[in-house]
Amino acid sequence: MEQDKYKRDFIGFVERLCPLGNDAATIFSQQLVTVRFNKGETILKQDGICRYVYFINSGLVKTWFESKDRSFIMRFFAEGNMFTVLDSYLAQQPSAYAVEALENTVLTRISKTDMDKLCARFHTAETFFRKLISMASVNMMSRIGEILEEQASVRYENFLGENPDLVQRISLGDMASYLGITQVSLSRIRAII
Amino acid sequence: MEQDKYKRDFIGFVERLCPLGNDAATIFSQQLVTVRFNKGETILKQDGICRYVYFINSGLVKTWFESKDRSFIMRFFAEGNMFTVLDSYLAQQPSAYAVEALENTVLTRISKTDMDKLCARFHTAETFFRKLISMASVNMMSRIGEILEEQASVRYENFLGENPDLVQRISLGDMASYLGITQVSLSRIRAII
DNA sequence: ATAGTTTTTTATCATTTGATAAATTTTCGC
DNA sequence: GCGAAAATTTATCAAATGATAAAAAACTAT
Repeated sequence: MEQDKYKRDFIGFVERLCPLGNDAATIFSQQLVTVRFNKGETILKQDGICRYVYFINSGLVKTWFESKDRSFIMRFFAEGNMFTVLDSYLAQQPSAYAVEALENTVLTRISKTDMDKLCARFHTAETFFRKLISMASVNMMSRIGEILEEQASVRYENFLGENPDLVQRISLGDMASYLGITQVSLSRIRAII
Repeated sequence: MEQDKYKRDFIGFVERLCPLGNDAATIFSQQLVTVRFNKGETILKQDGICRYVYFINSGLVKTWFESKDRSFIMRFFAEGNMFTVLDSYLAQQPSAYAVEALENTVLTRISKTDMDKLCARFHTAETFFRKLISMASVNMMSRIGEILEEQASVRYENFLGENPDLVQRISLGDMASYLGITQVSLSRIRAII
C-alpha cells in the first residue's frame, strides 16, 4: 500500500540519523499521517502554528515570509528531506514563516504531541531529533556566512553548483527571494553571467 | 571556592533549560573545567577542532571567519551564555570559524567526549543539549530573515535596540563585521543616523 | 490556435555599499 | 603627559542592487 511506503521512507530517513530499535520504529510508524498538497497550496499560513515535523515523499516546498511588499524565502525543501518551522513548532506559537507547495507534494508528518511522547519514551527518538536540528543549524550557519561574505551573483552561482537538480524546478522570482534580491536584479545577474 | 561558583553557574544554565536530576547534575559538574583567556587571545583557531561546549562566566567572545581580506563575525557571546562551534564540534572536524576573546574572559567547558557520555547515560542531558541547539537554530533563523530583509542601517539600529548593553563593549570594526559591511560603511551609517 | 495571464527581460535612474586615501580622534605603553 | 599605534571619520569615485516602467517571452484555459 502506498501509505506504507510513505511511512517507510519517513522511518528510513530517521534511522539513517539514529537507528531506533524495533519497538520505537513500530510505535513511531503508527503516529505517521500522509497528506497531499497541490502546487501553490499553503501548508502553513504565516501566523499559523506549526504542529508537525514533515517528511517530503515527493514534491517541493518553500518556507517564506512577506515583508513590506517583497517576500523572502528561508529555504526550499525537496523530496527525501524533513522540515518544520522550528520556532513555531518548538514553542507552539504563531509562525513568522509560511510554508507553500511549489509542486504537487506528498508529505508524511508526525504531530508535536506524538513526537514529544516518543522523545520522552525512547532516548533514540530524542537523539534523532537532536541530530535533525543539528543538521538544520549547520546549514543555517553556512548560509549566514555566505550571505555576509558573498554578493548575490556569487551566491546564485553557488546555488546552481550545489543544487543543479533544483534549479529547473524553482522560478526566477522564488530564486531571487531566496537570494534576498529582487526578481529584476536576478534577471540582470543572469544576463551578465 | 571560585571554581565551584563557575561550575554552579554552568549547571544553573543547564537546569534552566532542563532540570537534570541529582545524579546527572553531580556527574555533569565533575566534568567541568574552567579556563581563562585574555582580551585578544584566540580560544579556537580557524581550522582547529572545537572539542568543547563553553559557558561564559564573564567576558565576551566572537566567532568569526576571515575571507579574502575582510573578516565576518557570526555571533557575539557574552557572560551567562553558552556556545560552541557547532559543525566542528559535532563532526570533530576543522572549523571554518575562529573564536576570540574580546575581553578578559572566564569560560567553563565540558569536552565532547564527556558530553557524549552524559547524553548517552542521562536522557535529561540530551534534552538539555537538544534545547541548546534549538535556541541557536531559532536565533540563526531570525538572523537570516533579517539579513535578507533589511539594509545594514536597519540591522544596526535593531542590534542597538536589542543589545544596548553590548554595544559599548564592541568596536566599530567588529560591529561592521557582524553586519557584513565595512568599517567605513558603518561609520558613514552612524554619521547619518 | 488564440486571448489573456504570468513570468522574464531590458532599460533608466536612485540608493546603498565597497575601495581607497587621508585626516582626525582615541587608546596605550612608557 | 608624550608619542606611536590603532580606531574612527570624512571624502571621492566605482560597483551592486532597488524602484519603476515597459517590452518580450512563456504559460494556461478555453
